Amino acid sequence: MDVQALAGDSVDNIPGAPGIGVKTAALLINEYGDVENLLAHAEEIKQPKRRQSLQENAELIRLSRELVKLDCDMELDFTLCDLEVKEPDPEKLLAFLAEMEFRTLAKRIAEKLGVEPPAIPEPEVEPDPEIAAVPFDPDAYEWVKDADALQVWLDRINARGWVAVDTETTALDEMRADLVGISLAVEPGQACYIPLTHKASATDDLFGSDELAEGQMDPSQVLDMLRPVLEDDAVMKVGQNMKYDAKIFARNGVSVAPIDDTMLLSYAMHAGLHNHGMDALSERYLDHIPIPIKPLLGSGKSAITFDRVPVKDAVKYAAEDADITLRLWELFKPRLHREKATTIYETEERPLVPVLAEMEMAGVKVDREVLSRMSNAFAQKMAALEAEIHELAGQEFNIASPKQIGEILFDKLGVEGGKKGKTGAYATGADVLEDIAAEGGPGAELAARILDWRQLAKLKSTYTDALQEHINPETGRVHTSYMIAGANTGRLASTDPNLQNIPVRTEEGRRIREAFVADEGKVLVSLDYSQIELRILAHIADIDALKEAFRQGLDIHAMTASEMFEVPLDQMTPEIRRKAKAINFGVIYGISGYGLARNLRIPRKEAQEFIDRYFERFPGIRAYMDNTIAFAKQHEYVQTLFGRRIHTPQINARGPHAGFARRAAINAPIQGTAADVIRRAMVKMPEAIAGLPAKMLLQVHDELIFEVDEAAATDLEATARAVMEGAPMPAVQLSVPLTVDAGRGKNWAEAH
DNA sequence: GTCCTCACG
DNA sequence: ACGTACGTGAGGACC
Repeated sequence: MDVQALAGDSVDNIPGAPGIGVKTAALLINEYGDVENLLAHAEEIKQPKRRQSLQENAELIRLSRELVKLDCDMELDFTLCDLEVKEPDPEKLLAFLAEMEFRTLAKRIAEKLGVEPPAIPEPEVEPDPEIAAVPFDPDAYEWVKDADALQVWLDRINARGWVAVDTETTALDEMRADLVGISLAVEPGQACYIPLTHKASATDDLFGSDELAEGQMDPSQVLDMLRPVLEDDAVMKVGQNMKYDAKIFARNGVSVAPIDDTMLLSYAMHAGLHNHGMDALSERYLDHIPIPIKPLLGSGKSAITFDRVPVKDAVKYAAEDADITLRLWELFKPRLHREKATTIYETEERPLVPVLAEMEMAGVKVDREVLSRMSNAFAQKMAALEAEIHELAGQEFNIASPKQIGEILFDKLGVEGGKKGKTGAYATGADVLEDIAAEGGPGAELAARILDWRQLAKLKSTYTDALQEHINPETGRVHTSYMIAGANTGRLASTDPNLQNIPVRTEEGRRIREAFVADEGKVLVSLDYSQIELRILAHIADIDALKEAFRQGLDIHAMTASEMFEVPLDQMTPEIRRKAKAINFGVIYGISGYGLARNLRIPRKEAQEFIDRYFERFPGIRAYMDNTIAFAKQHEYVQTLFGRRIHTPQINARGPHAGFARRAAINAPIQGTAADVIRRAMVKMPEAIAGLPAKMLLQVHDELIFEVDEAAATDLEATARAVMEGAPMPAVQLSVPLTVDAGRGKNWAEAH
């Protein structure tokens, strides 16, 4: 994109045309390096309205950038974009910032503009004046160089009974990361950093020396000195994302307990309101933007690891993190109770940390040979398909490019019904290609082959190839990481790699699971909740027919179909059952006529009739939905059976956002309650299976996977099933039974 | 970096 | 008139 293009007659591809919006202006500034350079080029735009709006928005962004001095300018630019203002309107900006409770930013911008700062209501709980009163001073942090200095800190920690801890390492992957240094904080503003393995890197010899920097302590001496405190029941260890630090310490022979976690405190109280990373929390609650890590590490190819950061810089950065963590903890702890989040935090989030840490460190064995063989087979098939596809298309092109596929199908071959999205590109998703393939017209064969190719490309790049990269050379296993505070609903999210989306729905994809194997003499056991979300819906919405069906162990989709379409169960056809199943899921997702129609590929009118009939037969569902929306509108949150709150700040918004917010609000208590159930099962599991030669390895939302000695598999299965089925108790007595299906085998494909 | 696509529950 | 099924993460194209 450049200014010349913007100056052209066609405005079709310009976001925000005919004016030039904040977002486009931000992108252009990025493109042109800085505002001055862009404005110089903007003169060339002939169309006055577009020229003027670009100039104004660029000015607005410049003003904002000057005011906040953010390292990451684009972040602010896009904050401005959220305003969706086409004209720079300081009033709207300030109102938005007020709504988002960006106090400092709003105040500074108001000052600069010479207007009254907007009135922003203070948070429910006043920040502790002592915490707020202590300024952040990077020069006040102590560089701990010897045992005497460290002992002073240990004495202070023991006297206090708590300490904020943060580790600095060489990598984000805890299983490959080496410990570089440790920071501690005991009071706001009072923090230290203990450097351990920083390299002595002269500026002109950045990567040359492996010599250690001066003024550091011996790692094992420090760990030996810290161990009594880190393992002391009477000393609370506070961290931000403690699972990370706990794993680092565990790999260094120290088991940290008890722990508190500021990220999880924030998540328990405020899921759905904002994210829970330290930078966001610090800015929000402490009015302080932490020292960014980027300038210290660099980025891209020239990025360095933390052990190459000069110690004097590391002290300021690392100690500040511990300082911030401690301040956040002192703010959050008393607030937890008022936000009614104590139970969720204490029974689910906090106890989950050591459980997940164990699972992640255990990892799952993956057979590289199996993946490698499959990868080669996929490559061969793809090559054959590629030739076929180019032949059908009459030209060579990049099959991985949706844009090129769209042009060939719709422009070159003249397939009807091509739809362009908001970026002006044809949609070529699987649903579109499936329709074209089914039509049998021009391009049908091509679309079908592209679908085949895409499936293989996905399996190869995301699974057979990428998974091999994740096999830890030391353990021969794959160690995923679970984000506890990732999903608003209470679900976990698996990353690096994501082991919660390993293929299963197609035969070809399912074979990837053959590469996930049990160690010698062991088997994998998989246990999954049957229909947990529908059971929870039946309970929450109190639907007698559904509850009774679950109690009798009936086929719930067939039962729904029978009820809705008045077909006796013994005359049920797969087609009718399929429709009922889609409706059942639709209900969980906050059904809409449009969505159901798209899913079932039926006319919208018909879909709406299904929904109407469903509500007629199950009026309790309608009531649940209405009540949930009403509750959400009043409180701006919804909650699960266990009291987990999921905030829904958009629920009272108008416009297209409203629909999303409503459906999410309907779904959240159901999905969230299911998430609570399995979280509770996971928390109880270690003690229950302690006597068995078994390890819990993976969680996939409604499924737990264990690795167990062959001889103990039956025991493990019974024990784990009992824990899972009884997980809601005693907090919640469900009016439907939870049932758990189990399987076992030498690999995940067999076990599932 | 963003968009599109697609894998899972 | 318009266009949404809920919740996620990752890879590749493209700018």
